[in-house]
Amino acid sequence: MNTNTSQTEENYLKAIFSLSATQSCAVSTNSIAERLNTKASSVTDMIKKLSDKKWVDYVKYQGVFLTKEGRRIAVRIIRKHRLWEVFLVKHLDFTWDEVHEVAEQLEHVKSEKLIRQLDVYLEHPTHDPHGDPIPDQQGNMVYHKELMMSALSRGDKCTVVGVKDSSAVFLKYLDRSGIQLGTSIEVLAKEKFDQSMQILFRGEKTNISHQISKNLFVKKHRS
Amino acid sequence: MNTNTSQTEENYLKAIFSLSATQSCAVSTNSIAERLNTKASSVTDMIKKLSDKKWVDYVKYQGVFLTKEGRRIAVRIIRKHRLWEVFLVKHLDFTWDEVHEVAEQLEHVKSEKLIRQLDVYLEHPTHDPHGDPIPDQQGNMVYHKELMMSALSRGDKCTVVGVKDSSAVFLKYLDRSGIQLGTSIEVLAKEKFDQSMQILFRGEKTNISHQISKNLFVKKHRS
DNA sequence: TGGTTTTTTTAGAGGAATCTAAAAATTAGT
DNA sequence: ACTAATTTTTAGATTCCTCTAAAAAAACCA
Repeated sequence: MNTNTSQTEENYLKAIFSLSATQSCAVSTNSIAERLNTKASSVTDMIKKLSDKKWVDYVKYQGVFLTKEGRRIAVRIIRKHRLWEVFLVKHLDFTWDEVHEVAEQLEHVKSEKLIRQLDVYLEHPTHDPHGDPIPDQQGNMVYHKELMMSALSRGDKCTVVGVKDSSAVFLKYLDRSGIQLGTSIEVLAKEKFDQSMQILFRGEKTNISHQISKNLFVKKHRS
Repeated sequence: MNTNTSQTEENYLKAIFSLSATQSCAVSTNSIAERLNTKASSVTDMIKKLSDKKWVDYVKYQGVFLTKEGRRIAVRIIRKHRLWEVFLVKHLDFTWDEVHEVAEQLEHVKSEKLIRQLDVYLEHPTHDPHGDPIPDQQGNMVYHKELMMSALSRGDKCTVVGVKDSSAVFLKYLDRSGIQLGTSIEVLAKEKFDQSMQILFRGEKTNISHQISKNLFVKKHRS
């Protein structure tokens, strides 16, 4: 399997992968362009190239799907990205809002041994600092982002297991509120009008807006 | 100081830096081309670009010098390269003949915090796995590669502090012989004919050719 | 259904880095 | 010092990725 990929190709495959994960249908040219901050015409060109290399299935005007091989490459990049994120937080004192930009660069470093050993060194982490699953060497990953905090009702207790929005603004907001992965939260009340929640965690009562609760993945405690 | 450097520019500056260290005169187009496995015409093009950016002083047909700023950039890249090498050997179980290729990629990752924290994490190492000095944040470095093993005489004792040739073939040869950085060696005899040496280390006697001894930097024990 | 809007593709061009082949400048040899 | 060899530069082309503007296809809608 001779997979000699340029950084640009890798970024396109990664974008197509994550877009197809949320859409489950063909990925449109425009959505890729938007994701990668580029123009639709550039995307069309690159798609043709990826199609020639058999990494995507492409029908003109119909959007693209990843092929098995294309998905394999994308997942490998995501694995690298997330392992590096773990490294940065665990050992280099990065915060979860700082890691993305650097991991975007590190993910393109090519060395089988590097990533294998990094995985060993980090003791085979299963999730990155945002709660996203890290694919193993076979590409398998365990999603534990299933339940949105906004779906909980009064009296429910949960643990934060991930964030949907991992933008720096949101993550910094969470830092200021004291909410991290692993934080246990109880829903004290839910406001019908704006769906904001009164919550209790680490002994403190706070209010969070719907905007916040619908971006937090939680695991509900069995009651 | 807006230093937005492409990977290619960084590689050219690094090459010019190390060539000028050994030559102490203007660096020729051909020598750069040879170092970077590229053609002289490509070098001329790039030199013009570097000259426009004030990173080298260039006079047609006369070769180039690094400017102060050019040297600053080059040293920063070398710092990154060598810190990564230390990381790979110390934590990811790489051998000294494997690190170069990967560090060549890692050195181009752009993040001030990354390199600052890596340095802290590795506890401010002063030399890389080949005994080359790691520049500090100000660009200062301590060479302890001064004496060639080949310059020693019968009866001299020394410690290996560096390698001149850091090609994989040579490093693997040293591994097989059991010679590492820090190894203490005594010169038992020196053959006039081919300048090979009979040496003693860790209780074992061996012979090494001139080719070997002239690629080992040592620190002589005061007698 | 037919026209309008949106999406996608094509056409053509540009920047970065590279190459080959040929011309110009420098260096070396006698 | 003059020719020959070497080094360096120029000229022109190529690959990769990008862009703008315009054309084509698809989707929307009254």
